[in-house]
Amino acid sequence: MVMPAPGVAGSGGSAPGSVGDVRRSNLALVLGRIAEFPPGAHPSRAQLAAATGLTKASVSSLVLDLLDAGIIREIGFNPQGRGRPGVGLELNPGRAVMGMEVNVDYISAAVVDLAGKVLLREVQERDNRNSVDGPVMAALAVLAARVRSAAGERGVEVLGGGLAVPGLVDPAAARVLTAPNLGWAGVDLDLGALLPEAPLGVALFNEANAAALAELRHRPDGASDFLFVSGEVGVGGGLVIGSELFTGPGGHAGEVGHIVVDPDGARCSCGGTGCLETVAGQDAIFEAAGIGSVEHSRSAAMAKLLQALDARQPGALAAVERAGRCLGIALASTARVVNIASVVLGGHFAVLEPWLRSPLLQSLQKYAPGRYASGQVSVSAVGESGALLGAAGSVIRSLVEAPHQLLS
Amino acid sequence: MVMPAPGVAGSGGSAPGSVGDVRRSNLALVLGRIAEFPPGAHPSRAQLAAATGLTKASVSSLVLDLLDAGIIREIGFNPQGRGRPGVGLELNPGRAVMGMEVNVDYISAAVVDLAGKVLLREVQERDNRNSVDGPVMAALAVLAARVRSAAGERGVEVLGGGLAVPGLVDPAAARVLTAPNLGWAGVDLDLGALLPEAPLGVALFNEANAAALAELRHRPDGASDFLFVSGEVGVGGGLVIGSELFTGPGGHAGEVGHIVVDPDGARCSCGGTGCLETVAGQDAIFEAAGIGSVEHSRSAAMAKLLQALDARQPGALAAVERAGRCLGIALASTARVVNIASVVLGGHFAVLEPWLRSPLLQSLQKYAPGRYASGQVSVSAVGESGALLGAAGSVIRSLVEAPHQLLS
DNA sequence: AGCTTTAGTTTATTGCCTGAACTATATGGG
DNA sequence: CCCATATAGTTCAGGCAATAAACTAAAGCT
Repeated sequence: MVMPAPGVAGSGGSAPGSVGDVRRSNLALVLGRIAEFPPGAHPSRAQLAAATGLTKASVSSLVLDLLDAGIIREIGFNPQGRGRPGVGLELNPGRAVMGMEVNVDYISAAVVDLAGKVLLREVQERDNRNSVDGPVMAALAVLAARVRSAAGERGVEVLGGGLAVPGLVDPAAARVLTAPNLGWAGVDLDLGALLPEAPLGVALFNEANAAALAELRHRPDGASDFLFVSGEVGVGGGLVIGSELFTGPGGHAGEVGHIVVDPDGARCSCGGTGCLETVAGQDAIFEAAGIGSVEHSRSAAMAKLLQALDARQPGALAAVERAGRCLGIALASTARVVNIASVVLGGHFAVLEPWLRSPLLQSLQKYAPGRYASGQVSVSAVGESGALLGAAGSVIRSLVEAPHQLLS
Repeated sequence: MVMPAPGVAGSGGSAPGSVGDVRRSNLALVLGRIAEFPPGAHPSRAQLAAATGLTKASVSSLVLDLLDAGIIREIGFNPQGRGRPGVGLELNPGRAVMGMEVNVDYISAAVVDLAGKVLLREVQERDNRNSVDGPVMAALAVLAARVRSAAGERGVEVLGGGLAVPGLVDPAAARVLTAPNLGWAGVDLDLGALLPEAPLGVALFNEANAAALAELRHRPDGASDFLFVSGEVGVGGGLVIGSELFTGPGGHAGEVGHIVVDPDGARCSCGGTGCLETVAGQDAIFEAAGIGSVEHSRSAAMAKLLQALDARQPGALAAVERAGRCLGIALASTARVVNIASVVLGGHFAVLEPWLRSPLLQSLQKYAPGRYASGQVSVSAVGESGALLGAAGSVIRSLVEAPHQLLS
């Protein structure tokens, strides 16, 4: 049979393969196995050899490199009953990364150790609507420095970080293309200034994408393919396929908010017509439900909507029902285009899920029967801090997949 | 910065990397460079060393393996002006693969050499509507054997093949899940019987996907990201992203025919409602245009439709205009979900392009402004034989990416 | 204490790439 | 015609990484 080459091979790319690449690959393989052990259980070198298919000798040598780099450490013993007990290995809890977020009404930073444990978190309220990037980033740098030094006092070194921003980004260029709710467009960020001298630097993420990645780590069902729908002012999405974020050729796939759900519908801020966002975005729901969003803060408007729903107010119920129905249409089309069968609701969709669920499932049944089972529509497991955790988690994952970055 | 590991590394997967993998990777690298040279220009070992970054010594050794396996051969000289002339290398034209196709009203087979040249082709008319797989496959095996021995008489050895089928397939299991127009569902194919003892075996492809791959090889603009829309009885699609077929987690991505374009529309054969296929499939267009498709053959109906369009008959014009508009809606949503910006029209969409183009572009402008430029909507460069050529081309590509399969 | 069992290290071997030296084969000038 | 120059391709020693097998280490069991 014709099959793609397994394991290490599989370039077709441009770089020549040398012997050193094998070591890089195997370092990642071993570290990956250590990382995927449940916290509390620490694999020994022998277990890693069995799990990876490498020989004990190779594993010993690879583990030595990882220990030298401080990425992992030895911890206690691992008695097996008979025989010499193995030495447990774990991700070094003295090394961490920082997740950061700029959102409409706050900036935040959190230190997450390599095992994924949140050590410190600080949220600072700040009105970033129609802001200028410079001062916001300066404030975030101050916040990051404070949290970083607090970590340092506890003996934790921050290796790198990730910043999540609500807008379209070009991660390679550290550029925010457009973030309508911040009022940013085409701004180049000085990410290095957030964590000076951190060996891994700072990576940039779209907020919905980062939240989708957080969901990937924290999903109770361990799903590796799903669409995360982020309901904020706009409707965003993060597409996770094969445990990887799928961003498409242009880098902005999963923008489920602008799928056409009503060809005769309203004009959208994106210039299109009948986009999901015009029906299921926060402002659209508030308006349809007869709740002003301008005079209240958005969270107050949401509280008011929930009250109205509890009181079974027809306008509110109809608005949410319509949002659910249209979300179903968009998800039906998504199922066809990327052949995905599971959805995670975040943002206001998570909050409104009790009212959304039924029209959503009916709509899926009508437009894409058999594509989604009812258990395949679930609610975010991480909640509001998803973007923060996802940005940090993604940096950790990059490290686990390419540990040679930290070898001397 | 946090980046995935380049070149050979990049597993995270399960297989350990050994030294031998480096060779496999570099064999593919060298062979890939030879393959991408334009026909007529034959690279020397020295040029390959420069192009790949490998040393001359390594390239010599790798080339020797490829020569021994018969995948490439030396051809003539390559005078550079001064100095010793290099020896040209090319893909061995004495080795080939076979593309095969089962379609509604024919079966076909073609022998394509490793450079992509079609050496032989045979199409055999056969009504496969509501057929049983056994006799069809038997007839195809006879056809394949005949074409294979004709190639053998010309000194060409067939290494493997690919079969394209109009339906959902599971390539790994050699299983056709459902092919409505053939009347097949859940049939296991004996692909090995088509090309007994061929070292690479026979791979199975969905027709639209195979056609999309053919498009990839023959696109004049060299685009590496596009959606191929295949208009047959149904509306299929093949999504090419980064020069790879993107099949999604379930293996059936790009099914653009079942995107919802009219929430209040007609019931679709897939069980959904308002799918693109209910508006833009061949039968749907014929019906809307007032042309019976039952009494005529499908090709006769298409001729009648073209006549009606030429005569500016309002019903026909309106039917095609509506199909174009709805295709635009589907493509707008696709642009959002997978962030693709270029479309290739195949099947009846290619035939009807003069009438479709304008409503399609208007629709794209209305629903996804800025996503597709007018030049980004083009017509298939390969025409009817796309699936056949694509299946063969894909097998060739698998070989070029994993040549070690043929080493002793 | 001695046997058994399992963990981890040491050592010889093999495979592959690299760099440098070397051979082979062309052009062009005296 | 012969030799300098330039380019192609091969040979050979060196280094790195994985492997297999032998060896050392550290426990439990009898």
